[in-house]
This record gives sequence, structure tokens and C-alpha cells, in this order.
Amino acid sequence: MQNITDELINKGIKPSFIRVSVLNYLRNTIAHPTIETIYNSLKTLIPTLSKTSVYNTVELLADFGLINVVTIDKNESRYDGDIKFHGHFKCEKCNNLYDFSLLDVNYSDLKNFIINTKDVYFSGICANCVKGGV
Amino acid sequence: MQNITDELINKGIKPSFIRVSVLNYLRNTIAHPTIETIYNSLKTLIPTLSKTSVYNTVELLADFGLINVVTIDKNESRYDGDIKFHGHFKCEKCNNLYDFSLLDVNYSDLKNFIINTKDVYFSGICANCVKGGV
DNA sequence: TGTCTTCTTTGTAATGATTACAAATTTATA
DNA sequence: TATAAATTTGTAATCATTACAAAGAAGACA
Repeated sequence: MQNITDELINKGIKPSFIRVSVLNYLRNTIAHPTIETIYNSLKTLIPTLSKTSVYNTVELLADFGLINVVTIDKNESRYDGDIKFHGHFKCEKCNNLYDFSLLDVNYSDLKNFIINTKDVYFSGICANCVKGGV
Repeated sequence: MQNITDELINKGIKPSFIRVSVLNYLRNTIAHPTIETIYNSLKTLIPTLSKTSVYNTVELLADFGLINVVTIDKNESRYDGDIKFHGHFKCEKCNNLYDFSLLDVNYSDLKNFIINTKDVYFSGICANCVKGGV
């Protein structure tokens, strides 16, 4: 938890309880939760929490590069506490999101372009659903 | 135009005027237009056109793999008549969308996964905006 | 041609995630 | 403690997308 607080301070963000809690939550899940899920998960820890605060907080964290926004889902953003470069796979059957390693994205063109974000989104059927699903 | 009609027929889609017009429009632009833009652009050609029909049509075309949906923009989908594999770059300054060549996406993991779509989205500042913008 | 059926198109209303915004609360500062 | 600044909250607005039923067009067949 202290490292989470330090991460915020190092970015010049005041480590309020909500901010620490949201970042800590995202750092410790691989579920790529939605706003709704983050909100519900932290509601017991922070009974006065509002959904607007969750929106505000993830926007702040994303702006400072502490988390990533995953927009693989057209109608609902998901949030990823793992900021190492990797790809996202969305299963069309169970709707789960999986991380996968990306060795390289080999592109040409884009000379003189400044690249700030690289997102790789795959979709299809996950191994679990392929072999019969749950 | 005949090739557009044939493309639809080959997929088993009845080539209505709207469908041919939308597909033809998307095949002949690199602008990655939104629903709004498609609607406005075809309004003169098809005065009775409704926005719902544009939604219906692009969904149909996408379902049959004749166009691609580009969801790089969180709040508005864009449509791409070029179905060859390539990446999309969104300029954070001018909001333009650029295609770029993708030689390879080198991934590990995903064994036994069925991959149906691969989307690569970059964002940053385009060359034009870097050197002073418009 | 007229009728019936089916497919396509349209317009309106609902949905739902996100944003705007001002009030309330908490925290920092003097 | 008083004042200012930042944070959090709740409600209302926004807006792309979807749902859905009615209207219209095309095709089959006698």
C-alpha cells in the first residue's frame, strides 16, 4: 500500500484514500474491471463512494500513465492496472478479457509521427470456450 | 459499382440501393467516416435515408466481413472500407485517423484460442501536427 | 393485375455509459 | 481558528447506439 501511495506522490498526485484504493485495486486484479465493478468492489471499503469519483479517479490515473484504459469493449471502458506493454484478447463467447504477451509490433510508415499509445486488441474464442466452455 | 453489387451478392446479401451506396462510399474513402458522416454524405443521393438504416447497413456489412469497425474513438465508431490488415493511428491534436502498414504482430500465448479479429490502434501526434499543424 | 408474404427501410422512443456542474465536504495554509 | 483550495458527491444533461413497431418496396404466384 505504501508503494501505491508513493507512486501517486511521485507523479505529484495527492494520495487521497479513494485514489490509493482505486489504484491498489487495479494493481491487484487481472480482471480489467469496468467502472461499475470498481465502484461495487470498493463500496464496502468506502461506503460514501460515488460513481462520479470512480470516473474522476480513473481518468486522473490514466492521464498520469498509472493505469491503462482498455476500449476493446465498444460500450463500456475497462481499466488495467498493468501498464507493461501487452495485448488484450476478448472472448466473444464468455466476454472475458485476457492479457497476452506481445513480442513486437512491426510497423512501417508513421515517420515523424509521435506515438504515445499502442493498443493491440484481438477477439475470438478463448481456449476455455473452445473446449466446451464453463 | 457492379463489383460492389457482386460483392454483396457473393455474400448472399440482397444489393439494395442503400447497401450498395454505403459499401461503395466506404470503399472509396480513406477518411474512416462516422455514422453521422456517412449519413450526411449519402443524404443527397438518397433523400429518404434514415440514420437507423445507416446503422443497420454498416452492422450488416461488418457482420459479413465486408467492412471493418474501428473503435479507436471511445465515443463514436468509425467505419473502414479497407479490410486488408493494417493499423490505425489517431492524432490527438487534429483527430484525424491514419492507416499504417503492419508487417507483423508477433504474439505468444493464445494457444488454442481462435482469433477472429486483430486490431492495432496507435495514438499520438501526426507528422502534420508535429511540424506546426494546419 | 391483384393479393399475399417477406424483406427492407423509417421514425420514434428507450437505453445506458459518460460528462457537466454546482453544492457539500475535506484538507491545507496562514 | 478562519480562510482558501482541493476533493468528493449527487443530480441532471448529453449523446451514440439500440429496440421496436409501423410503413414501404420487392418478389412469388395465380
